[in-house]
Amino acid sequence: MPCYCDWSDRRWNPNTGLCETCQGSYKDCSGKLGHEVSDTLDEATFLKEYKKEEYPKPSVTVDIVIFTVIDSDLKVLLIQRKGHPFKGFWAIPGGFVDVGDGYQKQGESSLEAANRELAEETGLPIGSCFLEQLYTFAEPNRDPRTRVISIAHYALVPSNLMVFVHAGDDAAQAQWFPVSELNSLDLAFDHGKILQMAINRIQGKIDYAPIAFSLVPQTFTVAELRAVYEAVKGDKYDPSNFRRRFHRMLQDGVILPATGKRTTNGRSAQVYRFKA
Amino acid sequence: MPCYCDWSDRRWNPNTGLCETCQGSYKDCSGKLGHEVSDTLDEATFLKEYKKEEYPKPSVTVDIVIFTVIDSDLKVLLIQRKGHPFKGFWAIPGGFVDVGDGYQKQGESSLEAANRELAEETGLPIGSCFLEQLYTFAEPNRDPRTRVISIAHYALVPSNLMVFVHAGDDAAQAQWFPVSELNSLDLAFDHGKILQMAINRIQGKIDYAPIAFSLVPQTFTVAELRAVYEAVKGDKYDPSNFRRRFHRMLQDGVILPATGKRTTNGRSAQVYRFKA
DNA sequence: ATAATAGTGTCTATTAGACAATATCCT
DNA sequence: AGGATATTGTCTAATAGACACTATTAT
Repeated sequence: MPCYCDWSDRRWNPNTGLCETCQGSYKDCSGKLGHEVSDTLDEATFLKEYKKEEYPKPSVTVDIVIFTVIDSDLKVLLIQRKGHPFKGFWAIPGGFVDVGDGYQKQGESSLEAANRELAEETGLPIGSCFLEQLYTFAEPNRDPRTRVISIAHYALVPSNLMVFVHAGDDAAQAQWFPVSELNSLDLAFDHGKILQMAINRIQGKIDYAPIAFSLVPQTFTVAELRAVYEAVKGDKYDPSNFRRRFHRMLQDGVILPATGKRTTNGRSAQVYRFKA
Repeated sequence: MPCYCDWSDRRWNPNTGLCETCQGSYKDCSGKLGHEVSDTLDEATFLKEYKKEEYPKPSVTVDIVIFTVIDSDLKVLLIQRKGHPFKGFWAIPGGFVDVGDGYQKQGESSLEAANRELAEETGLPIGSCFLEQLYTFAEPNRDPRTRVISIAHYALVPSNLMVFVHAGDDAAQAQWFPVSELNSLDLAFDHGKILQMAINRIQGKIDYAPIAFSLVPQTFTVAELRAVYEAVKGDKYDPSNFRRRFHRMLQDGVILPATGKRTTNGRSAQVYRFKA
């Protein structure tokens, strides 16, 4: 039986040759355009005899730019390198992608690797933060030791989870830096470029995607959300105009009123929550 | 002398340890935060004795979704696979990234690889088309043979260069498909996902970035540019409202009037060109 | 003359920026 | 009472969608 899934949703299982969602065989799919349908035995033989090519391969890592907002200030988590090269320089946390044996066992996806690394670095459980791929940095000589390709990601830690994050626990190994102070920092490898791209990305994306909600607690006030926008954009927003945008999101059902109020210095404020 | 470049622009040459733009040494940079400055000899020894780790590595390829607009229709270039797996299926063109020996010689960047592949596939000289990284697909088991990580790109071929593109030359090896017909096609690997993401990307990006100019000839009329927008978005634009947007770009200096007029069926139209 | 396309103008609704005014809370 | 913040409202400018209208060219 062929796969009837939408063309962009088909997901072939390489061991069975079946689509993972509908269990249709990819071999039954071909022929619509009159081309040759491959012989099953042929392909099985081919895969068995597939020669592990001898070409050099790169190491592949995931790097993560971890953002949070502390005291209305956008910050990133950096790690001081203990070893060479760039010993003593500050670096974005990262790690290798597990590729299994590279053949029968193919290991984890890059997103899984990034999730693992993010959890290790922050101490937060997997899935508690927004995490997304940013860009892949694949210039030669990024690392003097060997060819390393880095799939860079960025993560957003909500401010209320910060109390659980163990950054700075073990004597300045990891530390939060305000993005405004990054220019006075010596960054390892091409991590300056990666950081700049990550900052540009969230500054652009906050205008059309609901990423700000990943930086505030589950419930938040208008002013708290505005503080996140101001921290990310590095600019001031008119409170009343921002409220109007907020109110539109409320009308559109993007935001829902929550029970309770919050008071800081002046009048107490209504609390809201992000829907789904 | 330390490097005085902007933090996000620093580019360390791994052989010399110098910043490529200002020739400042990265070793003179450290210490601003009071951390240990690494001994030069120490690091040289370290790099020499650096052990080539034995962990399995993935193969890394670049894939390119090549777009063009033919007869007001958005099309992508696909290749029919000759060998297993997915023999006879249609696939996005791609190739391996040259990583040199992986150590002293680290080969080419992924963008260089993509440029090379794009030139091979279209027959156009390098640099004649817009080319940008899209997303890196790194799920395990994407390829049943071995762990392959694909750095996907997308390219935009201007319609006037289409006459030089040798797609379909050698008996349906390569062929342009309208994006509206992709759902009736059997696509290899996860190339359906890649295509869908590429389409989403250009549909979103055309609203805030000048990518449409990469799909028209150097000089174009308002209607020609509108046809590109309509092809990409798959929707109709009101000619007079589109003209207003066009006029604003003219006022902002994004577009400049060019000499000459172009006539098709009715009144002849003014010709413009994109600035830089 | 007519069909077809290029180009202009108008009305309305939505949205953003600037800013005044009122409401509520804490000390 | 007074400082601070929340909340509402108003005026203006920019932009987009719908649509009527005029201009120019080929046949």
